[in-house]
Amino acid sequence: MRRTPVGRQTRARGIPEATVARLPLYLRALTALSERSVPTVSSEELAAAAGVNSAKLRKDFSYLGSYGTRGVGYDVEYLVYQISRELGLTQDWPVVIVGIGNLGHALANYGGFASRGFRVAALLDADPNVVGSTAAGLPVRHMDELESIVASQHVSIGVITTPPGAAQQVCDRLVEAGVTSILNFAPTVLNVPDGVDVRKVDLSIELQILAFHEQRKSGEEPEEGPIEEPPVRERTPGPVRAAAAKLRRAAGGGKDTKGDSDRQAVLPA
Amino acid sequence: MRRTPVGRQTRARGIPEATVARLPLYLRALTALSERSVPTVSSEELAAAAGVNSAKLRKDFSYLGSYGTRGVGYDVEYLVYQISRELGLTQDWPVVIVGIGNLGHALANYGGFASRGFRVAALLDADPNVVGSTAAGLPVRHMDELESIVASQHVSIGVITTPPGAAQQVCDRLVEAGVTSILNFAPTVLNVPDGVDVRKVDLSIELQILAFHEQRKSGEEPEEGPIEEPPVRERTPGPVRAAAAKLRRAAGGGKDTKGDSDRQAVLPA
DNA sequence: TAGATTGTTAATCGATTAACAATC
DNA sequence: TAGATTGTTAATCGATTAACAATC
Repeated sequence: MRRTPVGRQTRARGIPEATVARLPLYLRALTALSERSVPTVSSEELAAAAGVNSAKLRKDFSYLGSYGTRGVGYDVEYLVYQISRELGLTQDWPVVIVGIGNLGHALANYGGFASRGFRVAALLDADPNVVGSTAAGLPVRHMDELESIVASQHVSIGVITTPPGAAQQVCDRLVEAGVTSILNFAPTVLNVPDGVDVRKVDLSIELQILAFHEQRKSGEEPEEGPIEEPPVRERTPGPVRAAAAKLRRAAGGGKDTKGDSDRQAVLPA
Repeated sequence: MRRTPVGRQTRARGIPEATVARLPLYLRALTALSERSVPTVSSEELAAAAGVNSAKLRKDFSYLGSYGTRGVGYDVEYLVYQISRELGLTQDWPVVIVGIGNLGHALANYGGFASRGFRVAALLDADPNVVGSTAAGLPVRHMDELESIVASQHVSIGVITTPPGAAQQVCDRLVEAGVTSILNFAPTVLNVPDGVDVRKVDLSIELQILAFHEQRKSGEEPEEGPIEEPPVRERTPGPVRAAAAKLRRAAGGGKDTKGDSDRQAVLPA
């Protein structure tokens, strides 16, 4: 049990999640400056390059320590190093990618992957037709090798690019093998034990969020729908029949007059 | 100028962003229930399926309207429809994908893309060697056709899967052509005029966030680094030389003893 | 009617932002 | 010293959560 002194800020590792999520952005902007041999940068300039406002950036950096110089700005190289260290990028992170379809292929070839401390330890697939082929110069190996690879190469990060149906099963196996961080590209909610981190990247969700805002731009705002009494709402439908009533309403009412089959077309495969 | 009445909740279209971002999750879970012909679901069950807590789910739904039945739950079909409508998925959204490398290919083939109202209107690339090939059954067309395609097919959503160097330029052209929502996979901060929405998906950022948490698990917490006085901090370095001093410190001090060249290996390409 | 479950309230927590004293 | 810019404070805003009255 660790003490959590309060006196003169022995801060108990309290970097807010929102800040952590922005550190890679700052790092990227700083790296670009570093490559142009820019020696120092102000919070204002760096914030602009990272696409945030400068107050937020300074607040974020204040969680890391006092790495700036008043009146001058931040030393680019020094900050690159400090943020890299904070993010754990000064060490090497072997990762396995499971599911070598289109997306797995793309990831294996992704440049920003190999750089920044991440190293593809292995590509894995369950399909015998895929096993043995190569992607990004690496052989695709069979899932059966998962456990031995994770153990021998000390893999703690796994990337799942399988079809949704296989994702939970693959996840279980990764966790069982000792992986404690998972990046999930399959459109599935993964259940993991405590102590395992999951982040997900969901292409279709991002598009849906864009569609929501786009809809509001074209003046089309469905304003009324949810606000005025929902379609033909009958009163007192009886205890359980209420649900059935809604079902009928869904099929018939509403402003959208498309039939059911049309509506199905909108739904996921 | 729209009035914003306050009386009995004619809610001025105030769905919080955090809620919008979760609607696709609910929709996915509901769709799965719908396929299994489950007629109704409680907030507790649906929340579990979507991976959120039930209080949050009920609060989220309350922004859409009162679509549930006390004592019973929610009608699955009805909710699917309401959420689809709210997200704008009852209409068709043609999208263009620009940059048909590995990732562009993967996206063109992505199933969850074609479903849910999104339709690939065109695949575009600037490379003559790529133009003319096909991906996911569609021909790759030249960037020069961008403007005419956007106009004729009423494309309002663009997906950028180009190398980082080309992203801003492609973005400008998309915006100029009339696209008002952009999903950016290139690791670049895009500048767009007001009224244009940008969302980004950044593979390497997700991994970096995982690495941060992973580092903290292995007991390795860099606890001290930023807390105890940063390495060998000299006092009063003189007005501008302070930065140079830090540079020296960065190269020499710290607990990580790797040399500069080693550190470079961690940085992006 | 009794049991179940929603929709809403209110408390809490975390994130953002402007402003400015500290200090290079 | 004067000008610039950080690091921090405090106010504000938005999101989460538990609890429970309303009501099926």
